[in-house]
Amino acid sequence: MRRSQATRQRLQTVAIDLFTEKGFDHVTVEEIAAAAGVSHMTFYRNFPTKEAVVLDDPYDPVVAAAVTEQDRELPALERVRRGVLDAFGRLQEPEDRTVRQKIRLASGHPGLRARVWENNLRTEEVVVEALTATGIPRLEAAVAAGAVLGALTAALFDWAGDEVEGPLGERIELALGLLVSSEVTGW
Amino acid sequence: MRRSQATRQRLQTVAIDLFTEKGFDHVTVEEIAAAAGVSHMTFYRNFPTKEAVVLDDPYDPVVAAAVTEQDRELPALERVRRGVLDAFGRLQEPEDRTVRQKIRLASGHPGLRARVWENNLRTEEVVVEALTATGIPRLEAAVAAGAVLGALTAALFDWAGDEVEGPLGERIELALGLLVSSEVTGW
DNA sequence: CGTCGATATGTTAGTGACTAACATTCTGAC
DNA sequence: GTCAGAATGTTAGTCACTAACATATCGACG
Repeated sequence: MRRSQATRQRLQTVAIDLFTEKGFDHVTVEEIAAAAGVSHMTFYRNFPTKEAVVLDDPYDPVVAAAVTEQDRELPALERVRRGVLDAFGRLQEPEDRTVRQKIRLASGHPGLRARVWENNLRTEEVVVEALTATGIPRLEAAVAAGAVLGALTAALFDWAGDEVEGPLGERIELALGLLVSSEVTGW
Repeated sequence: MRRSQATRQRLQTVAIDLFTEKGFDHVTVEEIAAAAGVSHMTFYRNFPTKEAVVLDDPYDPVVAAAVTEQDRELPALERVRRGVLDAFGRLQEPEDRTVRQKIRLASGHPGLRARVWENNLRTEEVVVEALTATGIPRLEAAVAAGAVLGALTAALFDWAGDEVEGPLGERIELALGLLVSSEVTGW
């Protein structure tokens, strides 16, 4: 079981490098597996699809949990906003390079982009559940979750783009800060 | 060319019926083609992918155009909102049954749902372009487009669900109306 | 009518993602 | 050292999708 973790890590690193070099569509699973020294079946036992290698992120459940933990006196939007910030502060991944590579790949490929939204939708559902459980109307919860996650995704894609300076964490704080100010000014 | 239009229509009707009956994943393209009395190549000449049969909707470009036509004095959100309403009022499709079938299929299947978001993203981009061209800041434009399109999609999926009464148009007006009131009340 | 060019369709053969079933090796606990 | 279970490999298959080339259909035009 220790062994499989190493294999999984190797597969992911190799895959992302190949995708970055040759483009997602021009790398076969067979190729990835060979480069990692395993068969294609081992690839599929570690990742359900070729896309999953890029999209695998542990953020979603953590975000939902962090939102749940916020002060219940706060308005919905603010709870989601702080939850997201807490979550990212909590598991700040050290390897900025890989993260940026992944986000860049995802933002530049239609199929991958579509999956990102699919992931967002799932997070949104969990967040909405968490909010409505404390008495917030469903529509308000949905709008809050949608707005914050939308802004977050925009920030991620933006950060992955050409030479945006500064670490990811800062960028996220900035984007979510803008969300608040645009609310205050009545848009 | 008259002929191909009929073939395309037949393929779509047959496909959606089969999907509804057996589930998207349990219908092969070969099967659809056979049921429509053509070969699988004719299918792919009419639709780029299997998913496209369900997702094919002419709304996106029309929405962008309608937003462009709105009064430039209005705030961004209101322009997008009215644009969407105008667009749907303009090309109200008569065949409610097929529309509902399509939306229901899309909302109930992960891969299709992902594509819906992908479509939304494209519409969003065009709308944002239209708004920024009249001097609205990019972020504000993005938020307005994202919020309205998000609400619209939610309304569509909701309407497709179990026995929601009333026609689609009403449902959309209701959802977008809620968007305005939640803005006015400051959430 | 007959020819001809464009459009619509078919056939065949292939690639590549993904799955199922079964065989093999490897690792850790006893 | 043995043995169960985890990790991996092999093989064969399905299905979405593409390329290349062949055929058919239809409308104009002489």
